[in-house]
Amino acid sequence: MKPRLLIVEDDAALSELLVWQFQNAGYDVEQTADGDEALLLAAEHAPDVIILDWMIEQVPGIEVCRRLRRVPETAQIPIIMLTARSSEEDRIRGLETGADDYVTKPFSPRELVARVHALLRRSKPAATGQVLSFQEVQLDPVAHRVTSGGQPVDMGPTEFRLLRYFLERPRRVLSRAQLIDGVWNRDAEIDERTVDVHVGRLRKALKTGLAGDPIRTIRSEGYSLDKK
Amino acid sequence: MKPRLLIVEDDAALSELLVWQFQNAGYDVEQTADGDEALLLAAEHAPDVIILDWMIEQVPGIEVCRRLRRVPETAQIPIIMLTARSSEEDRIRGLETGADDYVTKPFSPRELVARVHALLRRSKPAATGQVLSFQEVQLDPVAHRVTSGGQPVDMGPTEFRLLRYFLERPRRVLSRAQLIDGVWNRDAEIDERTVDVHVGRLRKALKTGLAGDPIRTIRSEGYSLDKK
DNA sequence: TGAAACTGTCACTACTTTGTAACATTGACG
DNA sequence: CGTCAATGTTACAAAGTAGTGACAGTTTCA
Repeated sequence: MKPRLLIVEDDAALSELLVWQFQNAGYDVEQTADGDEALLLAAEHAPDVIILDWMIEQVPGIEVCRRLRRVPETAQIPIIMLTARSSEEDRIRGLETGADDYVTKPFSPRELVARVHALLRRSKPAATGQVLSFQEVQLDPVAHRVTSGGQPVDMGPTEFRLLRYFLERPRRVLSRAQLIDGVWNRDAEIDERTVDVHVGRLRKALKTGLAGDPIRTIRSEGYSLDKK
Repeated sequence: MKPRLLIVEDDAALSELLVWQFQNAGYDVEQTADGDEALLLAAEHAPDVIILDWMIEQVPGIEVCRRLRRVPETAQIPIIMLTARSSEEDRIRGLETGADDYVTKPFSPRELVARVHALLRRSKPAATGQVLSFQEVQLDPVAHRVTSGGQPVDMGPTEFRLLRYFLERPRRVLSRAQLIDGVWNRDAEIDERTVDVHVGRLRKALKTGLAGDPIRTIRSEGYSLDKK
């Protein structure tokens, strides 16, 4: 899923440039020139990063920053302040108010993209890899969560391990013996047919999220995570 | 507890200035001019932030950065790169290599302090006296106060530490062993089931404030601060 | 010093998960 | 089409896991 970005900037030319840059860099971008609207958009769309001009119409950017920090829903969202001012005082005030970074105009749009990326890497590790996925199915080992087509999915511990094992080896036929070896404890003495039951349970669990069944049965061989 | 800082800089005058500045700002500062020693110190003392000069003797800073990122113990430590170079290319390369911020010489020491502070606020909020929050739950480490949905909440010391530990690592599965390690004294010999009891007490305490229980039980794994 | 609060275990209960067997369905092949 | 092995599905007893109240020992604080 694309990371979401909110740009709050009232210089139309600059704003357009930034929107274009970030869309090219693979972001889902929203944009406004108005401080109050920014607060609404931030609360509603839950962006992953906010780029905020210090001087926008009506409300000063720093005030927007302060208000964002005060509301629990938006308090954690990283903010990059953008400004023509370059006095040390301003920079420090911006950073102490809750901005995560502070970039002085004129700046390189590519550097800004790199800074956003660096912030994102820290605040949203999931967005920088880690999550295993195959088609509509996603598994986050850190949060121990599975979604299928965006829908959260519930399953037992064994089905979770089984799915992770599949996701780590997509498009490969895995024999029942291999699955027992990888999913159960080393020395577990498990009947091969038991695998069938757990695959069935996993299928049933994943079905709650969407239509397609991502597990293919290969007759007399085993199973494989694969599209039909 | 003071936040720990590691400064890697081979310009003696600058280094001394920085050490002085940060000690005054309440940091526990370590310093080295050597890249290899930096790696050792980072692994050993687990600083909360590293300030790294791009050009130090022998090893280029960017290589140090890369190596820090490769080792699990140091991979998560925020890094600020310091440099005389100012070409856009260099800056972007620095940021993409894993630096969290990139400051060009000459810079204002006070701004650097502010930037370190901003980084710390994100990576180790409790160290800056920041109010930790997740959803409706807020914890003020300075005032030693917890509110849930605005309502003040009462709990024992262990539950407080437990909640703080959760709040510093939201949305992550924490095993009972991890929780014992982080919440109790290092060498405490605590039965794993005791964690359950304290989680239960924490839940009960938080319930007085609002409806939703922010702690998710992950069967056979542990617990996680997370929405259901 | 005494009451109140806190801590770590235990025992018990309620609930979930697990592996197997039994039965139903499917598909390849002659 | 009929057969049979392989797979899908369901039911169930046994085992495992987490929530909780009680409790004794300890600490805290007035």
